[in-house]
Amino acid sequence: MRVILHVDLDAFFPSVEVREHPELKGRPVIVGADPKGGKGRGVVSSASYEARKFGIRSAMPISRAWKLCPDGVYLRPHFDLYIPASKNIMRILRNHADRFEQGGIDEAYLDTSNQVKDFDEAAKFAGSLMEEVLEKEKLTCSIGVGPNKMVAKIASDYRKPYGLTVVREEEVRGFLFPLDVRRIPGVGPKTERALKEMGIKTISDLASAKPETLTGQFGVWGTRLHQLANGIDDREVIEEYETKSIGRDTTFERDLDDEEQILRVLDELAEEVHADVIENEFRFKTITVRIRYQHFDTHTRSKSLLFYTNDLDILKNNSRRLIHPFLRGRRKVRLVGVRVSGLALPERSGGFTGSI
DNA sequence: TCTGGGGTCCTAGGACCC
DNA sequence: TCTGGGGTCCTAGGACCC
Repeated sequence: MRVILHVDLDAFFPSVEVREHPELKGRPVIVGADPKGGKGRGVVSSASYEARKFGIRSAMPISRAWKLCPDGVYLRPHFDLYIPASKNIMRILRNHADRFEQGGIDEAYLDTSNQVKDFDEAAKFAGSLMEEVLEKEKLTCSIGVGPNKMVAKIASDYRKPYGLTVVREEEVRGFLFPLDVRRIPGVGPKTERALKEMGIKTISDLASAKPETLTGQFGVWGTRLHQLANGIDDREVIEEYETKSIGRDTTFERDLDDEEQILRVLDELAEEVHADVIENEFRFKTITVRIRYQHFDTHTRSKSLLFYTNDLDILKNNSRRLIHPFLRGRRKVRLVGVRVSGLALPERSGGFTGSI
């Protein structure tokens, strides 16, 4: 039987800010876009627990957060602080696991099946990890322990902050069934609404739904949903090394209709993507541009080259060419972006590459 | 209320190849 | 007049996650 841990750092960005600026302790700290007195365009990246008391949540428009809590401490993200903190913590966690999988800047899975003999031992182990992270990095995390990744993940979110939740094999259904379907990773607003229309609200409802009905509605995802609701998840904990794509996009402060101005920004984004490509010694094959108009309708256009390259001019010229048809109508543009994919390292690109 | 920026994965049609 | 079956790549869009 497997013993999987999911470690989730508590309100990571605000917690790092408070660690660096202790005078902020106890205050509602909101990391995200500039609220600009309620006129800001971005969203909340992460809110401290004090800020959450005002109803502020991740991904909420920053303008709405401002209305809920005008006296909060609003900060722009400082990745130069978060990335080292994350790396230090991930190193600690990796050292304690047979198998380790980072799931973002602030969370990770550990397979500890070979290190503990049962869930009681796993609970002690998880507790000592929480202490070690707190002692060495002065940050709290919450941990979920379960027989698979999904249960561990839902459990890590069950008691926060600095919470430990252990769900034994025989407790899985009792733990999952009362919860809302939205707690299942992969069920977002769309799936939630579709399920609600089928009369399915809790994981219990989902678990007892006919698999054929779910498959009919959602395809293979429906089959998967039924398994997850019944606590079945065979995914392994595996560290992934491969980057699949590199991109940059930006939302303008004001929607733009000036073609020259938009193309200048597109060039800058291409330069940033290119710098990232060079730094990682990648070559790329596919270029994708993205455009979002004033009212949020979004389009992508992509082009796969006949060769791998790392050439900036090729990237810029293709990006301009791909976006060009979208700028003819003089519609107001909210966002543009550039992304490269089909990445290869030089020695694996088959010796058939573009210039440089 | 009005929606960031970094990504991953999936689907589906069409081209193309054997 | 009726037109396979499998596999892979390309392209566009969409859902979702942190």
